[in-house]
Amino acid sequence: MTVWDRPEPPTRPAPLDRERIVAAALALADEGGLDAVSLRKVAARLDVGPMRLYGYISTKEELFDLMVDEVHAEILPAERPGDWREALRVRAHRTRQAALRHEWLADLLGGRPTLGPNALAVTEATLAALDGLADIDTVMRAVETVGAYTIGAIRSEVAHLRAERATGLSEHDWQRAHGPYVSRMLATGRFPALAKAVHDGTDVDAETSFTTGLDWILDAVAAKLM
Amino acid sequence: MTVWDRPEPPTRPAPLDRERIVAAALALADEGGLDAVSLRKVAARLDVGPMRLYGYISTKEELFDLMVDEVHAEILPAERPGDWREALRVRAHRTRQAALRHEWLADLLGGRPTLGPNALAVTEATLAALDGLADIDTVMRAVETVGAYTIGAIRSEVAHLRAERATGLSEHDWQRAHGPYVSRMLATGRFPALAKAVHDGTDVDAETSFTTGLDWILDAVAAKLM
DNA sequence: CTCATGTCGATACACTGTATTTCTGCAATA
DNA sequence: TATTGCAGAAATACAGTGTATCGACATGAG
Repeated sequence: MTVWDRPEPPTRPAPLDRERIVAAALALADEGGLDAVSLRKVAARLDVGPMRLYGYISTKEELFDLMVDEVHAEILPAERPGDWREALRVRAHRTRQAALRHEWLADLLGGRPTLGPNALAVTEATLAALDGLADIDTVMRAVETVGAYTIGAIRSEVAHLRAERATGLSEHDWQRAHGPYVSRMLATGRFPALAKAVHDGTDVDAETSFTTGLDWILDAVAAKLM
Repeated sequence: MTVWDRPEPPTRPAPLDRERIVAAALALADEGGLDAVSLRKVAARLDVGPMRLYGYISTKEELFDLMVDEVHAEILPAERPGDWREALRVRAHRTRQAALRHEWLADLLGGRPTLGPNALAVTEATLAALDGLADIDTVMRAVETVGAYTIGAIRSEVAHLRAERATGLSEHDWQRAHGPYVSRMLATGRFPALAKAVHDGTDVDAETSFTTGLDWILDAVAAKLM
């Protein structure tokens, strides 16, 4: 009888807590999108009955809130940014990167107020970088405006990305990618400006698109802040 | 025996079509939000078995797409706008108004590419108003940037609005409205800039907030277009 | 009149979030 | 030590979901 014969102790399951639950849900969402996250599947992944979760979470929405806040830990920048513009830009870019790592984030962003500790920390860091540059109301407006753009742009980008993935992989020509329907629509002649735009426009990659729009907005903010 | 005694003919149910289905779904959503829309309830409202719907719609997502496009009919401005700035502003404001009439729109906006005829018409009108002001790529960037801001701002506004409605009606003080949790968080001293902002900031109403941010962005766009 | 076709309804399935009830193992008391 | 009480976990239950499948039926053709 060697050690190898001795059966493992029954590996008492690690005690359950919010962190483990959120981690499991996050993994599920990363693998299969938001609607791969069901309380039953989360529980199964933790070798636990579904009802156990309700000791730590009171509703599925709450779980989503926790997931969103968890990701905000990745968004919080590592080091203090140089100036206000850098701070706003970094926040936007890190949010976008997080959403590309966790596409489901795009579905949740802006859907409910994000008041978790990590989200608050991100806001705090941003506000701190703008502190004193103008009256508080202006500063708030700046932060919120950039935030709104960020959310909207990310949502659109992810939506576009998914559509591309669904319709033949990465035919990156807009018209053909969205199938014959759009082509037919444009061919009707009812949308001349749109048709011209689709035909003559160069398709720039998503990142520069995001960055360009962001820079415009930062320019606008700069004009108001000083 | 008068006409009043004569029983109504059995009012053969109006023939089913996409329009009627979408209208029913829209009504349901207006009354009870997006998750009051189930295929069974939509069907019930039309006095029809649930499976009938699949003759006109192939999935629930498709129904949502149709709903979104339907609302875009309300967004399409009645008359041709004066100049490009007016065009962009009007599109943003009409979108916001539509989202306030149909709050569920906030949940769907930007979630998937909107390619329905009405949505295309809105885009067409916008592009037409900007035609020739700059090269097409710049024009596109302008439209998309404003669009991204609009989506993000609307989402945040509706999220805020719902939260306010959930936590004691319309205590319009941010801190108290979000319950003791946020107060406690701010009291920890870990978020001094945020605390100051909450404390010293005047709370402006949502509409001017939206308008201000929009104007900033339009200024930025103006600088790039000319 | 019979038969085929195609539409409509009912039924069925796998799954969801969550409430409620049942069980189980440990603590403290008698 | 034996018994009881109780907390925490598990199982079951319920009302609903989106959608596939199958059986009936009505209508048109031969």
